Amino acid sequence: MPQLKPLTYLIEVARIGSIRKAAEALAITPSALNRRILALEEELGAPIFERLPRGVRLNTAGELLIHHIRTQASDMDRVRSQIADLAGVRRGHVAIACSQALLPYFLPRQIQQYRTDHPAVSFSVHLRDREAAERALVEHEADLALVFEPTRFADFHTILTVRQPVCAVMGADHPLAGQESVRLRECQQFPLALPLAPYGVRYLLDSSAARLGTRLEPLIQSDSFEFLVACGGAADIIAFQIPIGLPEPEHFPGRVSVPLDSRDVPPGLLYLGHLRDRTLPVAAARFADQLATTFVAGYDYN
Amino acid sequence: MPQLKPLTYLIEVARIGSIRKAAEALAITPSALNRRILALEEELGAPIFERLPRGVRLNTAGELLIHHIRTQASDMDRVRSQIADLAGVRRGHVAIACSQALLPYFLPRQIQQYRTDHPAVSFSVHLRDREAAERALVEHEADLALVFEPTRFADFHTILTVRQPVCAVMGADHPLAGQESVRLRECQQFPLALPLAPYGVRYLLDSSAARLGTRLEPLIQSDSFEFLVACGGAADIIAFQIPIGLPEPEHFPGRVSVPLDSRDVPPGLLYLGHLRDRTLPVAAARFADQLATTFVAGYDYN
DNA sequence: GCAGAGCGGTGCATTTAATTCATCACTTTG
DNA sequence: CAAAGTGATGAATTAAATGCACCGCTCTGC
Repeated sequence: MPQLKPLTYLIEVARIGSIRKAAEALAITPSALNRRILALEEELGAPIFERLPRGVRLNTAGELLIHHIRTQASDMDRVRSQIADLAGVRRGHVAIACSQALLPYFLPRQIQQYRTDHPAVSFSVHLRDREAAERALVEHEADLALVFEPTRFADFHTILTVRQPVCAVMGADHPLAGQESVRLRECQQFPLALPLAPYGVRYLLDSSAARLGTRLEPLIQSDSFEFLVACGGAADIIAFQIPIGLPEPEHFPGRVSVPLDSRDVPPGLLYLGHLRDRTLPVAAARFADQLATTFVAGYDYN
Repeated sequence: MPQLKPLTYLIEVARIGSIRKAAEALAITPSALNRRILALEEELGAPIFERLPRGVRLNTAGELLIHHIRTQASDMDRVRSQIADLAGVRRGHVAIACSQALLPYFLPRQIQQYRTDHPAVSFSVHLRDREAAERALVEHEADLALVFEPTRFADFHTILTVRQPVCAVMGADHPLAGQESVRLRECQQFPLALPLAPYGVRYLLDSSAARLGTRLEPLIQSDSFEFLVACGGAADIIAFQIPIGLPEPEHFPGRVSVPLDSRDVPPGLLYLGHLRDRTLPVAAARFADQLATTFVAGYDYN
C-alpha cells in the first residue's frame, strides 16, 4: 500500500534510533526521511521523537502513533487477504512465532498439509522464546504464536491449549525404558541432559524438583534440543522433550520416550494464540483452525 | 492526514455512485479520481467498483475496503486527539447524532458546560431519527448517538439509558392541568397534537393506545416538536413531549406539562451510545462521561 | 432508428510535490 | 581542539499526480 509506506518509515526510525541510519536501511536520503518526520509532526501539532545527541527516540505521542500505524498496516493486510480470498485467489501469508519443539516435525507437516489446499499461501516461521513470541505478536511481526508454557502476557489471546507431558528420552536398552511412566527420582539416578533455564521444559522440571524438595544436577546443558535428544540414549543419559517435539517411535531407532509421572511433573501447556483484539488475516485464521483441529484430534495428552 | 485523503475519495465515489459527480464534489478532475481508483484496484489485484452504464457501485471487496478506510480514518482521529491531549492542548471534536428533543435545551447547555473546561473542543450536532442515527454511527459521521426509543441495532453499544415519561403539554388553565398525572383516555377527550409516526413519542403513544384497545385521532400532526408544543396550550389542545425536550416550568409561561400515567403509557428510554467495538476519541469519551453523570443525577424518572 | 447525453477509460502536456545534494549548527569523543 | 557523529535547512532536480482533450460505449428520448 503506497500511501502508508511513509508511515512505516517511522517504525524503522524508531527501531534503529537514528534518522541517518534508518535512511540508509530504507535506501533514501536522510534529508527526505527527516522532512517526512518534520511534516508529520507539523501535521500533528506535536513532536513524535525526542532529539538526543546521538539520534532520536520515540516520545509518548510517538509510541501511540507507532502502535496505530502497526495496527493499521496489519489491518490493511487483513483486508487485502480478504479481498484476495473472495476473488478466489486464496493467497496470503502466515507469520508464526513458536517454540523450538514445533520446528522439527510438527510445523513442517502442518504447513505441508495446509499447502495442499492453499498452495499460494506463504509462511514465515520464527523461533522465539516465551517473551520474544509475545513481543513478535505485539509488533505485528507474527500473526500466530505457538509456545510451550509461556509467561502469559496481557495482550495474548489464547485460541486453545494442549497438554503435553514432559517425556524422558533414553536408549531402548535403558533400565527405565520398559515402563509406562517414570518418576522423577528414578531419572535422577542417571546422568541428565537438560535444556537451559529459559525453556519451558526446564522450567517445569526445575519447579517440580523444587516442590519435591530436591534439585536436578544436569550433566549436560544446551540450548539445542536437537543436541540434547541426540545425547539421550548415548550411554545411560536421559534427555527430556515434549511429545510434539519427538519423532514417532518407528522413526526413532534405538531410543524410547517415556512420560514423566504426572504426580511429579504435571503436563505442560502448549499455547496457540494471537494478539488480543486483532482480527487475523484469512490465511492465518484458517491455519489456526487447522492447528486447532489437529491438536484436539491427536495431540492432547491427559 | 494527507496520506489517507485519496482513500477518503473512495467514500465519496461510493456515496455518490459516479466518478464524474464525485470528482466535481471533491474539486478535482474525473481523470485524476479515476486514475486513483484504477491504481488502487491494480494494487489490490481486484476491482473495487462494479462499472454500470450509469456509474459505479461498490462490490463486495469495495465494501470491505470502505469499511476499513472509515475505521482507519476515525482511529487516526482518535490517535490525533490522544496526542493533542497529552500535549496539554485539550482540543478535539465531538460529533453527535441525536433526537429532536435534545436540541432545544439539553444539548446546548451540556455543550456550554463542557466548554468551560475544554474551550478548544468543537462540536457538530446532527438531527437524526432512530435509524439514521445508527447509520451515522456506522459511517463514522457521528461519535455519539442520543436517541429516544431507537430501533436497536446490532452495531450499537449502549452506554446508558434514561427513563423519560411522555408528558402531556397543555395550557395552565386546562381542565387537566392540576393533576399529578393524566390517563390516556382523559387526554382523548381533547384535541391532540401529535408528532408523525417515525418519532419515538408517537410510537409509544400509538402502541399504548392499541394495547388499551383504542386509537388516537390527532387534530394536528407535524414533524416539528417546536410547532406541536406551541400548539399545546392554544385553546384546549394537548401536545406531547418528553421532559428533556421541555423548558423548566418557570420558563414555560402559561403552559404546564403533566406526565402520562405509566399504567397507560410506560416511560420511554433515551439511549446514549456509540458504535460497538469503537474506541472513542478523548473529547467524545469525556463528553459522554459528562452526559452520563448529568443523566443519572437529574434526568432519570422512575 | 438515430442523435445526444452521460458514463468510464487513456495518451500527452503541465503542474505540483517529493527527493536529492550540499551545507549548517550543534554535541560528543578522542 | 579537531574529528565524527547527529538533526535541520535552502536550492536544484526528479518523480508523481493532475488537468485537458478525446475515445468508445450504453442508454434515453424524440
